Amino acid sequence: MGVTKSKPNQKSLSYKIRDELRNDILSGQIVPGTRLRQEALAERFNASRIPVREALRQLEMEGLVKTQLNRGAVVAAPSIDDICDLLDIRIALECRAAKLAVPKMTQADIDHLEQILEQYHHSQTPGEWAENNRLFHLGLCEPAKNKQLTALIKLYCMSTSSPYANFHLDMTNATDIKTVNSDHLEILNACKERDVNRVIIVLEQHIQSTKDSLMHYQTPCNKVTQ
Amino acid sequence: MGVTKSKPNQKSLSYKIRDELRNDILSGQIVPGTRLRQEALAERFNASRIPVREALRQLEMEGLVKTQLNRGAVVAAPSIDDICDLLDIRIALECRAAKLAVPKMTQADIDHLEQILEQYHHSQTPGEWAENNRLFHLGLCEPAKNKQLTALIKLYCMSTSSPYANFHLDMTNATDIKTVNSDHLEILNACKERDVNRVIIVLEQHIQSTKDSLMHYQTPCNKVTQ
DNA sequence: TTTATTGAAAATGTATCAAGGTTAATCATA
DNA sequence: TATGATTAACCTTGATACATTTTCAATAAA
Repeated sequence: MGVTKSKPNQKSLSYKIRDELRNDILSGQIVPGTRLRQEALAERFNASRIPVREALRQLEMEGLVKTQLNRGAVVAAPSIDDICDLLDIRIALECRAAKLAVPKMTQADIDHLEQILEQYHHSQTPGEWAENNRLFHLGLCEPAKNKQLTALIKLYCMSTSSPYANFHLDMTNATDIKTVNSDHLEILNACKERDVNRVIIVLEQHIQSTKDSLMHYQTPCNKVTQ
Repeated sequence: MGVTKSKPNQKSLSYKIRDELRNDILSGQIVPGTRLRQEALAERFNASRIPVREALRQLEMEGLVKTQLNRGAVVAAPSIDDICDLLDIRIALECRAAKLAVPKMTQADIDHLEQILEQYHHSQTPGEWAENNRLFHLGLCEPAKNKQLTALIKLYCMSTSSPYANFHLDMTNATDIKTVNSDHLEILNACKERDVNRVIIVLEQHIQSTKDSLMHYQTPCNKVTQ
């Protein structure tokens, strides 16, 4: 009778530390270049150094943290070129996912996307904008039902559209919200018509335009923090 | 006067353990499903459990190891569907990389690819075949000069064309070496002519054909090795 | 045969220690 | 004042020992 598996989705300490740290990095609360000292983190999370070190290794694999031997971990400070490279990865992953997803989309998937665009329309803060943008791109790719692909897209969506990625520059200028919105609308319409090719073309141009904007901002803002 | 930075490219113990373990997993020396006990690994590498645990976390992020709370780490046992999902990721990444790479290819890059095909032609063992296959796909993508993209491709090339991925089935049957060779030749010729579209089309079909072969082998071999 | 019980094995995490390498501050020198 | 060497504090890396908890497998009971 006793429920033996009472806590199936329990998480290891290193996951909790990793997730909280990732959130702090992406939200900009811990700025790029910041040193991440094991002792300090251990104290903050009321943990020993072992789970802290595991969390740092995981964040290193995600690219959010850089480590050097005997010099420890530092929040990664991606250059504009690095962000552009990440955006190319996003183009690769999201276009493939969309290609697989569009034919599989249910009415519920379409409705979901429509709802996100509605929320996007009413967004006020950059935070809301970024979150709804992320949700739209995810909603577009998730019907492909490729979990590993979705996980990668989730990671790269976050790290390219968060305050973390826009540390050097004023992203509100770099991206025109109106254009983004009309792009999303065009993608959604193409989804409704099951026009895979148009979805892909617009999606690629959509992300490419962010790359182009970044390139323009490359010259003026070359100040490296730290 | 002394050279202060005498060892710039020295590696942490966890990296060495990770790399050696990864090699063992991909080469099939440690088969999927095998439990990876911390103590045993620590003993094998003459290390303590700390770097072992870090190595396992890194391999977990790469997808080669699965962990469950209080149950430890196990070599991942990807299903055929999982491998197909990985191959879709490869199509995404490699086609994008090729699109960026072809216009940037130097004569040296072309020569390098030609040389790999030559070696491929003379390969005898499945190991040589796999290695040259990997080198060709990497050589095709590297001129894109996107380090993060190349790193991802390297990872997924390895994990989909190694004995690890072909654990359930007899891959020598699933993939026709001759077809692979002619595909590669066609891709190389398209590169020479700077015909990006043809490169992409053939490359996608080339990887897709592996997916198709896998699908055929899905029914007969459903034996899960714990 | 099924269900409990129980004990060994293993994972998770803490605390402490030692041996290096880095970093920064101090001090001496040109 | 600037430059360069020395030193000391700090931090990382790693080892070791220990406690707690969960799994897992073998045994005993219904």
